[in-house]
Amino acid sequence: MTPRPAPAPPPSMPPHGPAGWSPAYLDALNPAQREAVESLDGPVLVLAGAGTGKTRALTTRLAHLLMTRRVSPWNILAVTFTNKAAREMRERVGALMGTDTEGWWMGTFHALAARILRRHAELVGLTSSFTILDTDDQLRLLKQLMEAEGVDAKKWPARLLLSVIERWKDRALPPDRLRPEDAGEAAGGKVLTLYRQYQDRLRTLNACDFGDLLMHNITLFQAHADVLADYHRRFRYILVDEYQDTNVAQYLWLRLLAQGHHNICCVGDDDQSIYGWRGAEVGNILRFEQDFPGAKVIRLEQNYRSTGHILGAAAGVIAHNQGRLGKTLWTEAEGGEKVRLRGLWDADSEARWVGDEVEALQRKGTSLDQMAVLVRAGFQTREFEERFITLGLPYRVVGGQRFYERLEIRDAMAYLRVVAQPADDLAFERIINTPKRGIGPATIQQLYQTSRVLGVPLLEATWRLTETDELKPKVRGTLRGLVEDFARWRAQMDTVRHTDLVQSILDESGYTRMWQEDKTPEAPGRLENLKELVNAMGEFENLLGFLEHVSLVMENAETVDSAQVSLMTLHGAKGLEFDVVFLPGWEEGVFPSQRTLDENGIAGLEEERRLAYVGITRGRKRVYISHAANRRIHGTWSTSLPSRFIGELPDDHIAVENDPGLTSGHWGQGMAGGGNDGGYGRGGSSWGARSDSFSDSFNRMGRQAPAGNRTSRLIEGTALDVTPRARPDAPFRPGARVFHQKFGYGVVKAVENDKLEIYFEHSGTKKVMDSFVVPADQAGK
DNA sequence: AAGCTAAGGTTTTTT
DNA sequence: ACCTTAGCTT
Repeated sequence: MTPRPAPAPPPSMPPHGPAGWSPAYLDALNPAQREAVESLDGPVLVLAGAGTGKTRALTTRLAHLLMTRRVSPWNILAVTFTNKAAREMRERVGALMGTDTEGWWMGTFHALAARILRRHAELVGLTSSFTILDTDDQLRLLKQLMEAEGVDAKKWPARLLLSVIERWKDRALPPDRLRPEDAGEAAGGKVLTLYRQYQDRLRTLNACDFGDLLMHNITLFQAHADVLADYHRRFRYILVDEYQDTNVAQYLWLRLLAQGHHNICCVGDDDQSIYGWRGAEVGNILRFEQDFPGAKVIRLEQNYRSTGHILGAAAGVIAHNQGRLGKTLWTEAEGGEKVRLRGLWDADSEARWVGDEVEALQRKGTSLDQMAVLVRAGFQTREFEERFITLGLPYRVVGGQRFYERLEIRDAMAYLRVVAQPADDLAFERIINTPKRGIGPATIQQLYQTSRVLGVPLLEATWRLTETDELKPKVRGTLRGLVEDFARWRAQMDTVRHTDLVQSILDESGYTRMWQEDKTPEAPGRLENLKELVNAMGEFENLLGFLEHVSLVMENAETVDSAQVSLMTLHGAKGLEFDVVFLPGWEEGVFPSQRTLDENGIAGLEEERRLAYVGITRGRKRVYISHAANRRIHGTWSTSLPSRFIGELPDDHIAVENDPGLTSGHWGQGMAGGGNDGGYGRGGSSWGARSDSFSDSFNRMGRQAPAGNRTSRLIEGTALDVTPRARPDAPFRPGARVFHQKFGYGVVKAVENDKLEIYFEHSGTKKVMDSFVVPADQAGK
């Protein structure tokens, strides 16, 4: 381990005033943070544990660079992973400096790589107006190629093959850097061929996927020393956030750029590397000192977030990982509440317990938005949602679908893409029959055929075909109309304001009408989103700039509601903090995830453990960990043992409180060699203290799934199933406030015989049978 | 071409 | 249990 360095002396030339005086922004830092801010020259790795003021150090360092070295903002490259992090850095640096940060080289890897690539697109066979594809486009393209190659999509799902290709891109390996034996067995040995064709196709489409943005940058820098030299001159200082999450391509990109001045400062925490499955390499941060000779390593270890017990619990778990750089977090806030650990009968009672604790804490004055439930996988939020609805607790599910991933946004974007770049076949194919125009697969095949024969893009092929009589008159007329529409819209690009243009495209294409006539409950929301899209566009100079923004940056509109409990995945919680954190579902198979264990063995297990570490360290004051003995997974009941991570929690920092009659048992059949052997499960239960396995103990309680279900109902006295009631005596009227067992409270919007259209507070507008709801004042009966 | 029913496959996802 | 997709029917 690198010894902890002594605090750096103050800079020999303070920015302002006499020697000895240091600016207020430096005085506010602890010694390690200050060193991270002031070690400006050469490679620096800042190992920033959870809650140690990482962002503060990073932004202050950036400000300090500008204050002391008089480098201009244009000489600094500041890289983050998320738009959120980039925005935060912008805001904080802007506030420190009191200037606008417009145009500075601050952003995500992908946004910065795209910005660079647009300036030199020709050098990698693209033009500067290249399109950035979304996952949907990628899959559609790959499926087409698979079909042409005769690859069975059932045996080799396109998703899987795409991820093989993406992992290659993550390592900056274009097809010509791979050899047949690298491809393995997938798709009958044809993956490499598919990859090559995929890349060829992207080039003719003048398109990039996310991985290409980095990979093209790298090939560009490697093949054009003059271009790279230009960026060397430009970027005299490089700052990188979340370095533990970089993949090989991102590492190579940084290394190429840092060759100029070697002033690269990476901030990260090896214990929080949780994106290995996406190609992130913990090795990057572990190897930093070898990769960047003469690197200085600075550890931020004073935690300002959590209590001693929370840190102790987290440290106990993460200590079981091998190959860490090692940090010892400490806090001045010793003590506090112990981490509460609870075993429950099933997932329903787990959700009830969490709900009860949330209500209790709320009564004691903790705001709901200071509470979060963090789960391993998205589907686990459901039980909690249902419970919170029943309790009437406001909650929000964080994460989920991004704005530009929504169906209607992708459709609208496809129209815009075709207008902006008529060679974008994927976009054109997407909307050629949306709204329905009577263009089916057969016609589309014919268009592609023509496109191949003539060697022109799909849109042009369509135009050519409508000039012949090879199409049925009806289809021919429809397509001619569409081609003319696109020609007109494109012509208007220079004359009509882009916001007006979008509006006419959506209206004239019939796309708006399609949703207006749609009767499903989602339709109004989709129209809202389209409005939002047009609105957002007003912020941009032109169509092109806007397209880039949507595919790279745009996020969901913030809902500025009253306080809500947050429900999210552990991955989604990284970088966030809450007073109270609930960590349910700590069961073998669920967390750690069986699939990760199967696929990635010990490395997978260690990543899961880091996820546990991330989860625990999100909590400021209280952390609750729980596991359920029975859970329905994919519809079938299954039984699980407590997670091995539970056995790794140090006794001193946890308080065990299992359900009456339920012991967590002692599953330790030589597993994990945890530090608290026998510690967990000695919760005083009369059974199962020592040699009993967890399953033994509840076997004796009578385990059959239906019985379990019954038992929990008997215990709680409530049925959660949604059951129809007798038809109400009086019909519901619009405006009536009602309660639905699954959707919660809502207001009747329209009545159609026995069907009601109801706006639910949490689930939006839905149509339900009146027998499923009761007047709100009768809820709970 | 479009709508319906049956079958299959299910993590995590900052870009 | 749920949602997506493929194949079949109209």
